[in-house]
Amino acid sequence: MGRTSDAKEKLLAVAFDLIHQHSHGTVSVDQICSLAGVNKGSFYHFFKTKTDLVVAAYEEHWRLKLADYERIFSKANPPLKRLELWCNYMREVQDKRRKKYGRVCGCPFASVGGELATEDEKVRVKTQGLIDRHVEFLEEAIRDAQREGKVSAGDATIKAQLAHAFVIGLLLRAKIYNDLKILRYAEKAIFGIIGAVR
Amino acid sequence: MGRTSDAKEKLLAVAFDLIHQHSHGTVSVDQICSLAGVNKGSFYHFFKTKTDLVVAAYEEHWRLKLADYERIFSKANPPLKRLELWCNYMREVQDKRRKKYGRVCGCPFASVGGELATEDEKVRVKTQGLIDRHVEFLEEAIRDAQREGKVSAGDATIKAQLAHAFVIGLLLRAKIYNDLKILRYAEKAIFGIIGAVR
DNA sequence: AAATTAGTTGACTGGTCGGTTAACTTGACT
DNA sequence: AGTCAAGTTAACCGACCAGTCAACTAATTT
Repeated sequence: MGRTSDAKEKLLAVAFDLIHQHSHGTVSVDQICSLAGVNKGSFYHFFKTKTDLVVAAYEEHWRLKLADYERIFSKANPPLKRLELWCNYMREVQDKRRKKYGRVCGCPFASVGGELATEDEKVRVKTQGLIDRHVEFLEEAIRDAQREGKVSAGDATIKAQLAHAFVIGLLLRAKIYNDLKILRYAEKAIFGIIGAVR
Repeated sequence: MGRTSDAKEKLLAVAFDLIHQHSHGTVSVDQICSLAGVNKGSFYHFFKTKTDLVVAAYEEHWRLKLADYERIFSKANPPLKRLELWCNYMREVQDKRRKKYGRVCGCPFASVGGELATEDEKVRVKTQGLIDRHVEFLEEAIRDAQREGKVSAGDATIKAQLAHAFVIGLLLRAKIYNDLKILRYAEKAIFGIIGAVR
């Protein structure tokens, strides 16, 4: 009942885009509203606070990416192949975004998490949860690789966390240097971190 | 001539502390001034803009840390030992800061760089330069290790960049999770990345 | 067609932002 | 002792911030 609207979806998409491209601190609710073509009153009809919008926008972004992850990390692919596909996917996504935004913007989750981890507990917890879901895909691949003898023994959870930390470090470096070249070495270095023996 | 003052030094120290603990976007010039016990007019007597203060504060912080780096990366230490000392140093520094600030705050350079890379070119360039100076120490250690056959052949510059990216990724993860445990694995993973053969 | 519900509008609030100004004080040097 | 550069003080600025509100409109249910 009542009238329907796509304002909420527009706000989620614009918020993600603007904050990823700039930063949480430099993007205002007014900017988000005006780019989304939505009045401020409507914004606060859908979201209690700016934080609520941010949390929802990043959750929604992950939801949209999930299908890609399920395809890449499908059990149909050999485990080390999944990691290779993931590295290629990451580079493609970054390259697309570089063209869209005019510069390298790094990992959206890690960016907002790093900016607000000490300031906004809701955002920190959400970022942590989203990273956990990323890491689970890596962990499964590593565990499967170990079963095949393609990765050395050792705690697969830790290996996955280290591999993921490495990637967000690479993406942060790429953002600061505004240069994606370093990503070329991601795959080989990840194999070094997890102890791949191929 | 004219009167002397330690206001500038106080502002540099307070700015670094506050921004590292919180973020650039959530720390105001007013806050920095009041914690430093300096009037706003004096602030703008010493610094043209907030950006200038930030750049100067991070340069000063690196200047203060330089002696530690020169000791750790001294040619007197075997090259792989330098990396081990560096990892221990990093954990000690992080542990001290966790006690001082009440939480894990990660790498100050990467934090401010990641927050402002897309927004403030002066800060981006400064962060990049400071990271370069870090990486140079790693690169020399890796090159020396290669000469001794302790690290596999391959571009030492790239290896150093990858190792450093890994560490800022670890520190970002530690910040988001507010947990330093992951740093326990830094050394071994770095050796995996650079191809140490000890 | 009336009632209900969902969404819209845009003006408004109080506070904070980075930055400015001009008068004033201090201390090192001649 | 007097000069003047260097540093201090606090009031002040317009812009912008996140968030509020009450009147309004439109679709759906009954």
